Amino acid sequence: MNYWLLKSEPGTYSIDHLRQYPEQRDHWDGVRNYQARNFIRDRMKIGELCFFYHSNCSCPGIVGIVKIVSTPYPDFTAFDPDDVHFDPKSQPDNPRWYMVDVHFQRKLKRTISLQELKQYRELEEMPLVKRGNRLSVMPVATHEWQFILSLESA
DNA sequence: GCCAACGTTGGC
DNA sequence: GCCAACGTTGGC
Repeated sequence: MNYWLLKSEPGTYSIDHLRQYPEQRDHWDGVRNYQARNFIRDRMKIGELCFFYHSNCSCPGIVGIVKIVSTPYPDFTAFDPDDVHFDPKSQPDNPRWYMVDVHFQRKLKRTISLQELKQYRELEEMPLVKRGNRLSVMPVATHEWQFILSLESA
């Protein structure tokens, strides 16, 4: 059982956007990085939990939890010339990019900011807190997951 | 809005 | 296969 962290820019797609979808469920499209793609395509499983992280905003940090509710499948937005995530190199018979469906679980009682996450030695191995990190999908170790949840009520 | 850090592209 | 140029990410 893996845990994950998913980044999204709240100006484009926040956790409240997901929450407003029918059944509070949506596909996680637009990942266009190979390392992130490999995590999705090769390792994500139905039922696994992910932190929802807001990036590139006034207070970057973890804001909630979502659950993976589909197996990985080709990201169809790559096939659509009118989509911002269109990639002509991805073809339906040989897809380059993958996604999963996620289901809103809950928001955290408070945003656990990047600034705070950087303070703890328990989390210093997370790619998220390392300098220059740009990975938008990353695994979270079980002890990191539990530690971060323990901060929620602190 | 700035800009450092990073991943990708493509000429050679 | 190298690496400079380029575009993007994302904190600040």
